[in-house]
Amino acid sequence: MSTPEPALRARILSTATSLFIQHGYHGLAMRQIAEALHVSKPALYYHFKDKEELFLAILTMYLDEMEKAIDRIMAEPVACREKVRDFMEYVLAQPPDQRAIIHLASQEVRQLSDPVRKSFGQIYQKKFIGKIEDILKAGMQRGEFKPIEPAVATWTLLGIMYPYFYPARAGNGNLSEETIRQIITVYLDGIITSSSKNTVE
Amino acid sequence: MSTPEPALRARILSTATSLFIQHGYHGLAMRQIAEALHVSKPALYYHFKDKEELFLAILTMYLDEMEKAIDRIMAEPVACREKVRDFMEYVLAQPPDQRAIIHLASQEVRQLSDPVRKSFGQIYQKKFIGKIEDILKAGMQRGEFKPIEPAVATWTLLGIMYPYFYPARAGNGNLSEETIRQIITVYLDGIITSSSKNTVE
DNA sequence: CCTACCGATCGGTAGG
DNA sequence: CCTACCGATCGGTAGG
Repeated sequence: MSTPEPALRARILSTATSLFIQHGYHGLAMRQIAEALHVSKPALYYHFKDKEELFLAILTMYLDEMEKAIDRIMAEPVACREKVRDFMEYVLAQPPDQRAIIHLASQEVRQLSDPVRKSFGQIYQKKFIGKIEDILKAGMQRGEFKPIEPAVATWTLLGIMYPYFYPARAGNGNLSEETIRQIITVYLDGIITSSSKNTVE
Repeated sequence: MSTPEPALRARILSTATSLFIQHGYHGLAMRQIAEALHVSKPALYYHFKDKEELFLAILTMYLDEMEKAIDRIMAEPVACREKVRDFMEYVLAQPPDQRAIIHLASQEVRQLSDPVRKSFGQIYQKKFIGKIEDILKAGMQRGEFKPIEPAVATWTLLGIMYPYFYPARAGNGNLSEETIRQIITVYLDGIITSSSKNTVE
């Protein structure tokens, strides 16, 4: 009896991801994860030291994927504007649960203990935020983008996609190509029509 | 002894707002609120039926202020583009704790009980989201804004400000006029330079 | 016998 | 990797 199940770790990560997305960090009990998997609570603690470590494993795993995608996009021999487009398309075309992990990472980090939060924050900055900012800064230097504060350029870029990182809002399933195109257009070109622009200021 | 304190209700609301912003709904215990105010926990329950009602009172109070501001902006005899500008300026120029309530309202609503969440969601839609969408739709009809899905126009507008709704990120104190101007510019005109636009597609 | 509260503790549940 | 539990703390309420 008590046969170890190596695949259980992966199943825990997968199920816990969905559940954390639905309920948030404090809104989800370890017991709920155990019940959803039909395993005991101690089975969870066999694979993960505590709730924090399980949560962090989810975020770290996703962050590593994201870093690879960004590095690939940064290496493309195209204009910065195209890199931003590719990045936004990559993120928005992901399945809802994947997008929701970004939401999770940025929202529930507050609930973690101080040292864990700080170390994750640094990795998050290095593997994700910093690289986006680098692309935007390069675009400004090349005259492709307006010369604004790099931090503002970065946070408005991420912010514009934020509503689509939520789990289960109306129309937050898989996004249509047209919707993705429109979101990208707002960031790159703004919502004002070009004809309207000439009539003012 | 046991003198009633009518002002206590307002003090609870004020203190609980800051604490909910810092810790989230489940991250904050009623006891913490009581301790911060140097009153007993039952004193809290005298003024509010339960934690949910207290939380809801905070959100509702803010939502009513927001509705007034939006109605005032909608009534201005100016172009829709100027209304959007005024709305964004109004929101972004608020003190950090006020902005953070929007964050609270959209993030922690999940933690509420089903009936409460549904009824609040309707009010939120009616007093806030729906009115923003109306301004944007009117702008599209007048040819000021690009003809995109109204929901996309609305969520990208709110999304672009989202990073500035967080409590205590670096540089999320009072925003400078220049920063506010840049954020508004990204939404209205996009990040791409006009000169760069002509060189592609 | 009301109000506006307090000290103490309730039944349940959190992480471990 | 299960059953059986723990110290503590949660939201909420008793009597006075």
